[in-house]
Amino acid sequence: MHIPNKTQRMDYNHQEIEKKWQKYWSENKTFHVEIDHKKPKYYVLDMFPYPSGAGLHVGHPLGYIASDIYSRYKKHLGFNVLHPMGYDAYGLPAEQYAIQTGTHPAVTTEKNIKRYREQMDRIGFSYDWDRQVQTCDPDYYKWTQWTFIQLFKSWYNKKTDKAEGIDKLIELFGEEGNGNLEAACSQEEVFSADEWKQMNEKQQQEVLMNYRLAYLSNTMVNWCPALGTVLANDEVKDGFSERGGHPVERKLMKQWSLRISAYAQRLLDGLEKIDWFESLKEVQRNWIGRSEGASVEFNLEGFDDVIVVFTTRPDTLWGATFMVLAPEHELVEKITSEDRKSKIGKYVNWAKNRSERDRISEVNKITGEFTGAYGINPVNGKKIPIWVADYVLSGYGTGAIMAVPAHDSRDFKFARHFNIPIVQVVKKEGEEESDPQTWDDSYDAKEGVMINSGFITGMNVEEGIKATIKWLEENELGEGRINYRLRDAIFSRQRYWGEPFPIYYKDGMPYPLDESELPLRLPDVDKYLPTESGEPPLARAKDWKTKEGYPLETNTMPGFAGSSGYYLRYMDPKNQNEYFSKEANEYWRNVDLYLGGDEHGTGHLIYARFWNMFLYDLGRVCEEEPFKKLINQGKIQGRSSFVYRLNYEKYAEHLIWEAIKDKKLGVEFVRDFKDGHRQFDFYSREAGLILEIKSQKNLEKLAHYYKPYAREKNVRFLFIPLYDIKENVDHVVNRIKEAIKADDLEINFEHEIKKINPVFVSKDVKELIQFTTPIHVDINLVENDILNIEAFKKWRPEFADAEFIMKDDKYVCGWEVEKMSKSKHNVQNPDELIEKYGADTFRLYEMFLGPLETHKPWDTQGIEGVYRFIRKLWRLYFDKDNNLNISEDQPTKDELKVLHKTIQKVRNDIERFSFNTVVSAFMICVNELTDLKCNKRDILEPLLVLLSPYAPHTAEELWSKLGHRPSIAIIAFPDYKEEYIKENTFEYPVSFNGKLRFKLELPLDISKEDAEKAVLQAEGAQKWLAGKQPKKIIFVPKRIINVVV
RNA sequence: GCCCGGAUGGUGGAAUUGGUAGACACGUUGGACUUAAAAUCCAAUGGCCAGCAAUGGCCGUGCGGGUUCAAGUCCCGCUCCGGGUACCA
Repeated sequence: MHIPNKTQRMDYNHQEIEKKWQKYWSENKTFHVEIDHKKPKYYVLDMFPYPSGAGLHVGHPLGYIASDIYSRYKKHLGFNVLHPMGYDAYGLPAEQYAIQTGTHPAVTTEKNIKRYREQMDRIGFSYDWDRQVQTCDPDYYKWTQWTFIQLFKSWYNKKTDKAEGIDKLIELFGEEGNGNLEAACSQEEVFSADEWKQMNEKQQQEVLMNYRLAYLSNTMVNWCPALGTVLANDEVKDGFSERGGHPVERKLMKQWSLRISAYAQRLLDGLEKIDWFESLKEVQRNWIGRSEGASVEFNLEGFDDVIVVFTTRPDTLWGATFMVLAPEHELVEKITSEDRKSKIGKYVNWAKNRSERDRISEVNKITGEFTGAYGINPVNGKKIPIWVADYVLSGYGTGAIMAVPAHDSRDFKFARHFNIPIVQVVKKEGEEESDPQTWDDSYDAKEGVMINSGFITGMNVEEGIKATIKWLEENELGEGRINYRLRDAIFSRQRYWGEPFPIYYKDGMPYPLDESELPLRLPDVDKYLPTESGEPPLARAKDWKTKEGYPLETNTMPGFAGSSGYYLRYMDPKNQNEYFSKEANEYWRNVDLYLGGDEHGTGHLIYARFWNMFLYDLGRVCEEEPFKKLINQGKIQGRSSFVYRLNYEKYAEHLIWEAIKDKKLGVEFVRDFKDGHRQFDFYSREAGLILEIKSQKNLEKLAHYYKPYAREKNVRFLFIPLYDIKENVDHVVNRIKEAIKADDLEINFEHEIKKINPVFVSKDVKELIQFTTPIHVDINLVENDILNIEAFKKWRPEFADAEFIMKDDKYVCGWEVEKMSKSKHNVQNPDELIEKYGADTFRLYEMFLGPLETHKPWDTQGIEGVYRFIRKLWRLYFDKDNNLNISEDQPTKDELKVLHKTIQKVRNDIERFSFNTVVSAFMICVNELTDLKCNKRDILEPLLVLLSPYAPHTAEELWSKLGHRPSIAIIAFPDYKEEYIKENTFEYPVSFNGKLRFKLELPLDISKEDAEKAVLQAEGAQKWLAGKQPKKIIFVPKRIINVVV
């Protein structure tokens, strides 16, 4: 019978405490926040989670815990902290599930959100849940649609370097046409005011479309037939969809795009103003991909057309020996000579239909065709051939290049492959010109001296570039130009579960809905699939048209639409009249600290900055950059456990071989004997005997098969069932002995079929591990790398009769760090841990694991240490009968020193987001206070405030036990006092020639001379001086003393 | 290929500006308490060598060089691992 006794009673009851305080915070709205002009604001934001069906695993809350600690800390410092949470609720998984089951994605999403919320609530976050937003809520997406309309009604004026209303552009067109305009656009034709006025409405709309920041155009897209949708570049991985892994092909389609390229330079410049990791800024810089160079016009022989190329190296023009057009280039067909038409046609067709995947896997394959046409090199009038090749991309620059094989590795390879001349135009300083025919690779010289280059010969590269651009501009053959890699963002998805576009079509042209009609609600459909004619799911909706009967847009917006401006809506989430009020925006301004994963570096973090800059141009937001400081939290990886399943056939062969090798049975055997395509386990020529080890099932088949072979070759077979070896190896060896002696042995097979139970070998049984296959085992069945055998047998029916080979009665599992995933059985779910150890322990442990930003493996074992710490802390406040035991006495010097040392460390480390070392500091503090047997109120009270951001439930509970009301969350963070920490002496490490030899305690204010004297007189010094005079003594106050002998 | 990040005990990690390498914790081993277990507490714990012992010595932060009185930290050259990106003219 189980008799509970006193010592078994729970002293620290986390389950009760945590429930109590979570309820308290929620009922008292402790973390509800409103604009308060008396307090400074601080905005802490976590990246919007997509609520997946699997719920949270221990990796997800890492960033949330860190941001929660920081938020609570800032609140203790007196800031008015905005710390909201919401959901990026549109997403493919819910839609995919809808397609499969017919469940409306809203239902699935709602369910998942509920689960997320429950899990988050149990961790004790200080979110202001009154501000929660979710992207699929019409009250929210109304403003996503609203922003889209503003984008549609805007164009980018390069002269003012900002977005302006399209009305102003229409006015300008009426006054002076587009000749004087500097705009970010896709308009090529120049027209006058009169020409503009003569256009009909449709024509005018078509022109305007080339200027709008949200525009419709034919775009080469990543079309995924299996999903029936277009994917963004970052949703495609190696030619397959990132979600689902379906093949993706290139296709020309009419799509909405956002003219984000207009903001390329501002997005680049803005990086200088924000406090992000340099590496992340670098990722964005690369993505924006600014390159400076020149556009150069090449005339064509026999045509009036001009081919414009972009080059970063105009100085190498004299080395341009051919040109290359992208297969999609508009002039390809026109300039191809008659005799080459079929070849070029074939090539272009092949290249266009090549999937992204083929291109990637065949990067090094050089392909191309000569068009038969020639361009004229503008600097020297030389005729150079024009080729078509798919290494030139239609989407970058002008889709045409001048090729300088001597100084560009791709051009070099191409020229070599097709035997095109190579001319050197740059040489290294101090080196001589050499014959490019002898080169192995191009000389991609960013520095050097120009040669063979007309009037720039002798200049260095930098001067050459400048001089060439100047010459091109003077002769109207080109101009200096800056190019960006950043492409406009495709904004259409052929999907159901997304924001509908607030757009209708009249005469085939798109028009925005009136703002009063927003939100345009997502309609119901009978199926979540494209229509038979290939239209998006919204085409299935009944009456999908305006009041006037105009058809509405059937595409929906992509995932990043809703997440690009959510941080703004949090400022004023319930506002029915506008996105957010001016007052709210001017108070909260932008996000002070943004926490999230680094996978958003080129997606969300660029789109959101663009979105914000646009609203800034409109005058709606007061800060140009949305996220002042950003930290990427590292991923928590899984720690997989393995059991080792014995490959019995391998092992049995090994056992038999050990018994028969080296003539142990009197005759020579060979292993893995081959005869033609046949292979046998063991063969003895002497005995004319073949041994085969097999499972019963296979033996039956083989017996039949080998009979003719045995007769033909005059050999005998002995078939050995695995089961027999497992039962008794000696018996089997005896049978082999008999078989060797016997002269006439029929193919021997007569066994009832017996099942062999799976056998698992403990990792420390080293001699057997080589015969095993590792299998992932559920980490919940393993504790401290020791397998729970009973639980393992129940885990899967096929393991019910498993047998184990162990040492010391323990089954030791192996482990490896891998991605956390269901299939690897290494997913750790926070709920179980919180149940067992409590949210405070969980929070502390997630932080204790290591630096926030590094990737680190999850190891449940270590959580015990943090749990012990919390209970040890608890015991500072209570006696062994769990009665509060607090002394009102004055603290001692030592106690004050421990406290203030901790305050200093905790404050310091949190400011540099070093949460793991803060937890260590708490442990050291509690260890030291325990050693001092300290129970003084003046020490233990401030300690709780320090701890409260990290372990808020425990801190609240103890705070209230100490007699305080209400919440500890608003108590001022303690300051440390230098006087308590200050020491009078320091124990100097004394080294000789850099090697630590002994320690010496000296007063802090000692002079250099006195210190030197003290060292030389010190007890240990003589030994190391060995009678010699020291050459030099280095004395670094409060650090070290080093004697050089 | 290019760009970025990293490598410290059996494990996670600490060492903030070059100044006592391995804090704190896990694990392991031994001990105390207990009928027993759990919990708790105490001690040891980078490697090698010498010694009965206290103790002492040598080596040691991926590898090879360098700068310095002093290097995990700075410089040069590599190796390996992780991530991003991909014909960007």
